[in-house]
Amino acid sequence: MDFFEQVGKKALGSRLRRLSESITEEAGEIYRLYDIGLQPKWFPVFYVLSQSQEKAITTIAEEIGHSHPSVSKLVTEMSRNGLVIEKKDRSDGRRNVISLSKKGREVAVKIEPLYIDVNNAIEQALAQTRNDLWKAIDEWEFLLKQKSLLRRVEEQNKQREAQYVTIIDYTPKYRKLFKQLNEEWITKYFKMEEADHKALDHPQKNIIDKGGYIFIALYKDEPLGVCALMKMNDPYYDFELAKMAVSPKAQGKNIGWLLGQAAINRAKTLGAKNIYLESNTILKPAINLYHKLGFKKVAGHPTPYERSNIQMELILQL
Amino acid sequence: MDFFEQVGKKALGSRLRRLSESITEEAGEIYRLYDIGLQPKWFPVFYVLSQSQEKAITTIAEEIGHSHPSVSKLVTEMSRNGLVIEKKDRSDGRRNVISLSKKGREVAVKIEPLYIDVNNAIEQALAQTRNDLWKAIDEWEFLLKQKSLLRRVEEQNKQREAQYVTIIDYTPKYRKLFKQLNEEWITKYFKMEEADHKALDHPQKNIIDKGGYIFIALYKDEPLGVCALMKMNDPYYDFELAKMAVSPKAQGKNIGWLLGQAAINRAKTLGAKNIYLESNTILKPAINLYHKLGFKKVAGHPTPYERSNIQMELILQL
DNA sequence: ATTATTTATGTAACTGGTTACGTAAATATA
DNA sequence: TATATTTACGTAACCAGTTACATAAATAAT
Repeated sequence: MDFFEQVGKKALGSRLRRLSESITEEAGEIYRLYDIGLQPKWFPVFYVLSQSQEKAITTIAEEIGHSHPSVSKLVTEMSRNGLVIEKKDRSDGRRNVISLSKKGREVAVKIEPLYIDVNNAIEQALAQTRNDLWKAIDEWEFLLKQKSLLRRVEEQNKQREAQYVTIIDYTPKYRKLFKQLNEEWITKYFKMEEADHKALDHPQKNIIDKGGYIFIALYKDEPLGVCALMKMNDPYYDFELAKMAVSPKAQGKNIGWLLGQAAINRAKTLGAKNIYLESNTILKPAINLYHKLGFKKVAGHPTPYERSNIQMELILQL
Repeated sequence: MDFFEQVGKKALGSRLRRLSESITEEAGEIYRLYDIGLQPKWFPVFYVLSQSQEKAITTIAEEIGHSHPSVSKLVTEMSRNGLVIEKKDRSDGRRNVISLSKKGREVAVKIEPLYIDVNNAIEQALAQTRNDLWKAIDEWEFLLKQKSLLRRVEEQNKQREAQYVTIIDYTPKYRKLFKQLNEEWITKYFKMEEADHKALDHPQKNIIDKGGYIFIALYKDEPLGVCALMKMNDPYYDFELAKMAVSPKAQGKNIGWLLGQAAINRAKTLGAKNIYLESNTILKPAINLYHKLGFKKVAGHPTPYERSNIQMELILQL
């Protein structure tokens, strides 16, 4: 059986390459058929030069989408074959300005029928297909410009991983985990502070009993992430989102986002108006996550934490 | 403006390559994202091995469509990285039998989610397009298997060139040309015979006046091909197709075919039943042409020509 | 049984591109 | 005006494949 049929669409890249190779290989024979003294690899450079008076190396490279050393080499070869002329730019001594030689211009005339025939051959073949390859490429280039394949795959990944994640409410058996996961990242970047000990050593008393909540993220039944929604004694903020921690081995599985969502949903359910949080700008992924959750930066709130250098809020009801 | 838009469809090959390159480049990042110790270039080899117990180098090469040295190199690298095990075949000392190592099999398990995500990402992107790239490739590979791009281009070429060719009837001003073009090929492969001189020196008397015809092919108004339809004194054959000659500089422009067609049409118009011809098997393109015109080999006719070692006929009416 | 051919594989050299790096000219900045 | 930065381009080294060639084992032919 054909390899690509077996592998499936994940081999799209290789399959495209195989097709493009078989086509470019034939291109070589076609050039030979028309007896044009032109190597297929020269074609892009040759073509842009035939459409213009003269062009510098980098300009050509940009237009045809090659690197400049590639064009540099091609031009040297073409120059040796008498197809192009190199000359230094008078007003800019760095630029090597290339133009077609007399012979090159003759080739440009001689190649015209080839252009016509190849174009027609491809058009006719395209007309016989139900899915237009040319337009399909158009569409793909557009899609990939909008959102890279990498990001598309990442999204698939997140979506799939999310199936394995369940967010549950705190029970005392997670007390040690709650402390451990938080201590891990706090001591990595900062040091444990008084308020940390208070919340992490006695979550029941200092968070739950005061009207707050703690969420545990289970990844395939293993608890790997935690976060707290702490009741605030503030006329404006109902809750503070805090003590968010995800095990390093579960990073990139979107667990932070799911924990955040769970906390926000709980706050909404309880009719909360605003959520507050504090963080530090060196924790870039965290700040990023808060942004994605909808938090906006605010300034000028007193904080018991030394490490806090940024405050954010999420407005639930106007 | 985008190079490919300007160049048009004749750059289909390069355009495919550009797309495949951008996709395979992203593939590398995707592998990194999933933290699988696998280089993208190893993938095809890895994949076929993961689908089977063990395979020899050439078998793998055939399946994935690479050359065997390529597979040989890839396997060496993968072996150094502990992904595969090489072992000599007991019953055939030449074969190097490859199988996944323990680590390789672990990777095969670890890579599963990547397969799923990439497949889904591509499927979803495909679903957003009007022209299905995957199916379009299918169709193109089918089309190219049926008839290569080269042949398609050749056909376009012939079709276009045919516009420039006109077939006209002999007038005395072509007498020299008629002889010259024929003498050229006859003396190149054989020697001039008595019957040649008769027909070529006095075509009016020996061909036309006897009820035969001579056709001249003009390529862009320049006479570059000739052929004769000679009346035969035979109860079965009405005419003999003979003295077909095309200038070497006009070869490959389908002129022979157009001359032959003109002669056959004339014979048909005149209600002829059968056309006869003689040739030599070393003139392969000629024999080929006669076949394409519909002539079939026949045996056992007397001939005045020494060089004739094959006789053919075209039956016009049963 | 010997010899010729075919097959499986590895090595070397080539191909058409790339990235990395260095240099000189042009331009921006202090 | 001196210095730093940017730009244009060439050279070198690399990359993932290829073709060309050599060798040894297996198979076919004599």
